[in-house]
Parts: sequence; structure tokens; C-alpha cells
Amino acid sequence: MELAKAYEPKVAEESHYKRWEECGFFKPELNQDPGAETYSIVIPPPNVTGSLHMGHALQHTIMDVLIRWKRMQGYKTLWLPGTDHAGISVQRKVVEQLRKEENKTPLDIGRDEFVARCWTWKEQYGNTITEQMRREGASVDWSRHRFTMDESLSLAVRNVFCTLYDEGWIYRGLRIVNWCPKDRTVLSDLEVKEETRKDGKLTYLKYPIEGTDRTLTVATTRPETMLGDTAVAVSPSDERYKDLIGKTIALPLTDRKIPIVADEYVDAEFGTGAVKVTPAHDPNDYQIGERHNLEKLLIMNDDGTMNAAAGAEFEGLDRFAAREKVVAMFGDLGLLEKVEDYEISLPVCERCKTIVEPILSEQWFVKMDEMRDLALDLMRTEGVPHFSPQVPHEKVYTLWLENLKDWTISRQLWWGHQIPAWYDDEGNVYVAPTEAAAREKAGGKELKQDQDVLDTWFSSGLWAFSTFGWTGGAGVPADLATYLPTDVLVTGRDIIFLWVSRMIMLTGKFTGEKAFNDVVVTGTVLGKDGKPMSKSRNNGVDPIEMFDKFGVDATRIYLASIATGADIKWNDVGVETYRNFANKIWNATRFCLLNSEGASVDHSDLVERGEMGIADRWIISRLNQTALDVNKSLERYEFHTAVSLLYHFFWDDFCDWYIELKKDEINAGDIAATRRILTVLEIALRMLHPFMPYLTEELWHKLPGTSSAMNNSVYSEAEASIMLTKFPPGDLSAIDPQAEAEMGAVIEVIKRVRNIRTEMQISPSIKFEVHIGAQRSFQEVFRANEAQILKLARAEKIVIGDTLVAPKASAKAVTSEAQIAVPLEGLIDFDKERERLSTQIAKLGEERSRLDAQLSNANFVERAPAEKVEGLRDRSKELEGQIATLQMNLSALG
RNA sequence: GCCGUCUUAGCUCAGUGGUAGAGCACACGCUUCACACGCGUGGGGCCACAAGUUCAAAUCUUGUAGACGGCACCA
Repeated sequence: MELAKAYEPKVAEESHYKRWEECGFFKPELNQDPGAETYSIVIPPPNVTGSLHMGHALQHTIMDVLIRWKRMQGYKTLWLPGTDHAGISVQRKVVEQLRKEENKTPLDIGRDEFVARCWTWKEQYGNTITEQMRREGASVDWSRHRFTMDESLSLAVRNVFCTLYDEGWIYRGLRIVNWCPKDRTVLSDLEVKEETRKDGKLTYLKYPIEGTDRTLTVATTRPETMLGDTAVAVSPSDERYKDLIGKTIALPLTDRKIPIVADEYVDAEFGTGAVKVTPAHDPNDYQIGERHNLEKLLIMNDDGTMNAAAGAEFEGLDRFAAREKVVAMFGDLGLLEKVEDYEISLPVCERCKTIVEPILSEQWFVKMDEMRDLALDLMRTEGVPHFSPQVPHEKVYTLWLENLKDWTISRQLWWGHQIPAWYDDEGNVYVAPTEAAAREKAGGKELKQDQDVLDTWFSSGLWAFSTFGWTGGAGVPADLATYLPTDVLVTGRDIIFLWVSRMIMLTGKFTGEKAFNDVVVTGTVLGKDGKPMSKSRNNGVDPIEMFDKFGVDATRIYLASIATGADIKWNDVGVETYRNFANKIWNATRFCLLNSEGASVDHSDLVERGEMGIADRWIISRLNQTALDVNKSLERYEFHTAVSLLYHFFWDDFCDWYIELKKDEINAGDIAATRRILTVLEIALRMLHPFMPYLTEELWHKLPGTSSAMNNSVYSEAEASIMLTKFPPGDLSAIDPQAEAEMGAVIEVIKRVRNIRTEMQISPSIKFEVHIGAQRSFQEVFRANEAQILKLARAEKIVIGDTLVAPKASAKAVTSEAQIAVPLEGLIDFDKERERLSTQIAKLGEERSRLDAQLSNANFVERAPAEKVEGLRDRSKELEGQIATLQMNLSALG
């Protein structure tokens, strides 16, 4: 069989995924072994509005590597896919669509119609990312795909809500919350980000004190909120203001009289020492208001404009326009003391960057106490979840839990899980999973359901168990019993609090199980400018473009190669490296197949190693060592180490040496040699498969003898595929230190001779003799590999003996096991050779003096481990010998 | 403000208490019959800085500087 000259990724990518999926290879049920252990992962559900970005590509690659590796090891593996309903994002898209296409608002069409439009939108656009995941090669079980608003997941949400309410962990209350005036909904603390603004202003307002001609100056960054002031507070210990406590302010621009109160919260040292108090628009002011029984005057509408309570002159004005107007009017009244530039950090909506308004509002909250303790106990007693990398995530996670505040879970949206709470005319609340149940509780009264929906993260928090069929009813669903706890969660840093922690808590609370044992936290893939990829920076790299340019496999293995847990800058050249690697594998296979007639893969061929040549024993040793190390790396989630091992085994050991050493035999049609190289290649492809699924599947089917024998009893009934072969576990008994040492000696000789050729500027077309002096045991090794040395060193004759016998006009070199001479009568440049030897001597001498300095240190010899000292002594002695030889060679040149 | 991470070859990054690594880039040479997405050879680093622990520190400790991230924020 002949392969194309270069690997063309598209061909392989288009043909295999469909078959894998259709044959049910991704389903755990494929594994018929009743004793098989399970291995499960739930995907962090991407947003239905989303499309694949580099973070997904990285995380999906890691999950797929793990799943494919475990599947090949014979585990019953499940990788469960799904998407979340992304409340605000979808709502915003549909609102926008409605406005553009019909010039209507959600209110125009009503809630039911609006929700129906959302579903339509989801059906139409919501599978972008699932299609992209197929391109990635993600081996997820599509038959178990879940959406957070599926019937059964929604039921789970309602039941969880009701249980938490009944147990007192959910409550409804009037609090200062984060309000996004653009989305017109409340946000949780985690959805608010701080943004530093250098152009902030601190405005000093003079408030007239009743019954005097004095004023009291307060400073504020939000002057418009003065319209909602209901007090001014000063520190009780502040001598300056002691006499003012209890007096009254005539609040400008309003007709209100507000008291001056004393409160410990106020820092006399800061600002003017007097604080305007707006209890309905600031969390700290709210606390002061509570302590002093102040009125909580709400002066804004939910869209950030001022309401009637702000006064007729301000009603309807946007908060920022109102701000300017307040400042101007204070100026006109002569009550504006000054305006200072002030660097300020502002809370902004994570999604739309609108400045968040703290506002008094009645919302639903989850008290986290019980669940927080549950999560902390799990970490303290079992160390679960085990974060990888452990530092710093474990600490940050624990610290966050310890300071956890109540979670605002209601959202003023229509798209999502409507809160299962109903109200009667008197405003009594009835919480139940269904309206019928609520009505029963209410004694049959007419009820109206709460208009808000739940935070999307509330339903994602149930993901680890709601996806396995848990709804809150009696009994344990089979999937839940089988796959929970999941083995590992792979995710980014940004949602450890938002999602990971909540899933741990809710899973523990409702199932009594761990959600997962391990958490692999990936680093952030940064743009080429070293900053996080973002639309506004326009530094994003589209994974799909990379797939098109370099192939899916190259992109995947590159991503795996940078999966250290640290942030990393995206680098096209890195992907190119693995594109080249894919081509290298393709061509190595191509070579093996060129002469494969009559030979086929045969694993029994590697068992009896007694009669094999050094090169064979060496590559089998290297192969098994690599397998052992790759398995170990993957167990530790050290994906980059696994990639590096595979890369160097394949390119250096297999291609550069093994193929070259065996080339003549194979080209000569030696069936045994071909069978052996095919078998080694097949095993190497298996190890690569989790990283490069398409390429390896494509090539594996081209190897003779693979399709009929998958060599994995667990999947023996299934159609042939490399993804169902057995992942090489690595065989300790095949590790052959002697073969590695002997092969190493041969390789060293070849390298030294090649070095001589290059440095002496001898054309590759000129063949020369190579003389080798060595100990008896190594003489045999060199004789056994004479043909290989002849070929790879481009020599015409090899002379091997106890000592080196060579004419004066020779270039010389030494290795640990051999002395080498290359007679170059008429070709040698004596000056160059002297320089070459001198350089070599100096180099070795430097190392030796370093060693000797260490060895002459009595402290070192006494305290360092004996084998360390012995090792250095041996090396020093060896260097001494090599230097002496080179020195001799140098003086022989005259 | 508090907590944390990072600083290694021109670039992007591994690494680790005991002789500094990779890929790319660079230099020189190759129509060597799998591969120029290639082959061969080579040059290149006081491992941010300072002090300490140690027989031994790029690796551990502390501090300094720079980059970044998280958390909390006083009007």
C-alpha cells in the first residue's frame, strides 16, 4: 500500500468521526466487561450562545485525552456532554433580534411568546458548539447530551429549590444588591467585576445645617445619590462634629430635613469625616440606616433613570445626567466646595460592562452556611477535590469558602427556570415544585407565580448529578449509581467559585456523594500579545482556523503540550511543530508500508527477545520505557510531559535511529524486520491515539494485520478501531539496560564520525575508513553493527581492534566506549584538526576540573551520598582517559 | 490593602537540591531511494537581583524589582 507524500489532515478528519459515533464507540455500554471499572467526566457545559474558543479547545483536548486513554485501558468510560441555557446571554440575543426584526420589546409579545422565541433561537443557533466539538474529535456520548432546561433537569432545579426553602436555606429578603441597569436584573457578587478608572471624581458638597449658617461638607463619587440621602453620619469620637450630632440638615435640591447621626462606621481621618447616608443605594449606608432606623429612599428606576422620589426636576433623567445636574445645581447654590480627580474602582457587569448600581431590592438568596461547611469538611478530611495543580487553587478555594456570603439567585429575566414560588393576594408565599402543589398548600386560593427566574449557575450547580437522571424523586437512577462521583473535572480558573464550588456543595447536599475526586485547572491561553483573548482586544485565535491551517490533531497535541496549568501565550509556530510531527508520523508509516508485502503486525513477535539484534532490543526497551512514563505522566495530569515523551520517542528513537538502522534490511525485503517495525509502529500509534485520534486511526487501518486483531478483549466484538485497542501499559521486563548501553555506544560512534566529517568539511559524497579501538565486549557490539555504522557514518570500511591503529593524517575522537580515527590522507587540514582537538580537550578539561574541585572538598566526600561521590569519581576517571587520548592525538600531529 | 503566581538561550516554554533542556530562529553542509512539514553538524544561558540554609542552590528560605491574577475596598 502506498501513502500520499504528505499528511492531509482533512481526509482523515472527515472520514472517522462519523463512524466512531455511529458505531457507538463513545458509549460506555460498548464495554461488555461486567467487571470493568467506570471512569466518568461531565463536561463543563458551554453556553448555548457560545462558539468554540481556545479555552474550550484546551479543556476538551484534555478531557478527550483522559477519556480515550482510560477507554483503551478497558475502563467503562463516559464523557457526558451538554450545554447550559445562559439566561442573560440568550435573553439579550432574543431581545435584540426582536428589536431588529420586528421593532418590538419583550413586553409587546408577552412572557410565553418570548420564552417560545428563546427556544426557537436555541434550536436554531444553540448547536454551533456541539458541531464544533465533533470536529475536535471529542469522544463524548451524544446520546446522553443534556441541556440545563431539559424537563428532567428543570424538575431537579425545582425540587432542590423547594428542599432548600423548606429547610430554611433559601429565603426572600430586601437587601442591597448589584443591579445591572442595562440587563435590568440583579447579579451575584461573582458576576460583578471591578474596573479601575483614573478619570473618577470626588465631589465635595456643602450641606446647610438647620438653624445655623454653617454647612457640613460631605464627599461623594456618586453625587446623584444625594437625592436619596436620609442622614449624614459622623464619627462619635470626632471632636469637630460633636456638637452637630442630633442636629438637622436641610437637604439641598429637596424639601427634606435629615438628621446628623453618630456612627462608628465613619472614619474621622478619611475625607471630610462626614458621610452622606443613602441607605437604599449603598451597602454600608444600608447598615447605618438599619442602626439608626433611617428611611430607605429609593430614587432610581430599574433602567438607571431617576424616579419620582428624586424630585420632579430629576425624574426620568439618566443617573449620569442627574449626576451632572446635581453638581451644577450645587454650584449655582454656592454649595459646591470642590471637585477632585480621584482614581476609583467601579463595579461593572461582567457581561456588558455597564456600571453596576447598588440598589435596595427584594430578592431570593441561598444561605451558604451548611453547604460551605460540607465543602470545607470534604477538603479537610479527604482532601477532595484534589486540585491539579494543587498550588495555589486549593488555598484560594478554601479561603473563598471561609468568607462565603449569601448567594443572590433570582434574576429579573424570562428565560430560565421560573422560581417555583407562588403568591396569594395578601402576598403570602407558597413554595412548591408545581402550581398544583402550591395551590394545595394555599388551600386552593388563586395564586400568581414569582416572575423571576433562577441564576443559570443554580442549575449548573446541579450538573454533576442532574445529568445522571436525578430529579429529587425517590430511588437512585442507574446512571447516578454508576457514574457518580465522576473521576475528574477539567475547567478554567475563572469558574472555580462560580461553578466548581457550588457543584461540590450541592452534589454533597443532595446526593451525599462527591461530585468529583480531582479537578484539573487549566491555565489561560493568552493572545499573542500576552493578554487574555478578548473581542475588545481583538487578539483572539479561532481554534477552527487552526484546525483548517494545521489540522485538528496538530492543534490538539500542541494544546496538550502546553497544558501545564500555567498561562501560556498562543504560538502558531508551536502548532506548526506538531503539524510537522504529524507529517513525520505519516511518512514513517509510509516508509514501513513501502516494503510491507508479506509482513503484518504481530505482537507475539516482540515477546521472545533473546535472539534479537541490539537495535531491536533497544527500540523495544525504549518503547516500553516510553509507555511506562506516558502512563505515569497521564496519571499525574502532566500532559505536556506525556507529549514530550511521545514526540522524542517517535522522532528521535524511532525515526532518526531505528528506521535508519533497519533501513537496509527492510528495503531488502526482510519480512521479519518489516514485521517487527510494523509492530513497534502500531504500538507507538496506540500511545499517540488519545492525542492525535484522526491521524492514528487513519494510519492504523492502513497497517496490515491490525483490523483483525484489536488485542483488547473488552471490545473484541466491536468493529475495528485503534480507539478500542489496548493502551500500551509498558512492560518492565522489556526494559533492557544492556541494549540501551550498547546501542548508545554505537550511536555515539556514529555521531562522533559525523562530527568529524562536518568539521573537517568533508563532502557527504566522500566515503572514508573508520578505525575503532575499544574493549573486547564493545568490539563485538561494533562488529555486530558494522553495516549500520558504515551506512550512517557514510564509511567505506571499518577497522576494529584493541587499540587504535591509524595513519598520522587522521582525524580523531573519543567516546566513553571507543577511540575513533578517520584516516584522511590528502583531505585533512592539520590546523583545523589541531583546533578541533584543542577545543574538545578544553571542553572536557573544564568539566573535569569542576569535578575534581568537588572531589577534593573533604566536606563533600564525607557528607554527600556515597554513590554520588562514586559517580563523580568514575566520570572524572573517564574524562582523564579521554583527555589523555586526545592529548596524545594532538601531539602526534606535531 | 491582603493573598497568590510568574521572571531560565533571540522568541515561546519545559525542568530540577548534585555536570543547564526542547521547539522555533540562527550558522554551515546535504537532490542520503519515508519525509525540505526533511537530513546531518554546530554556535548560543552568572536560570531577574540580593542575602541566608546546605558539602552542594537555577532548584529551599527571606527580602527587592518587574509582569500578571484573585479577593476586599473609605464616603
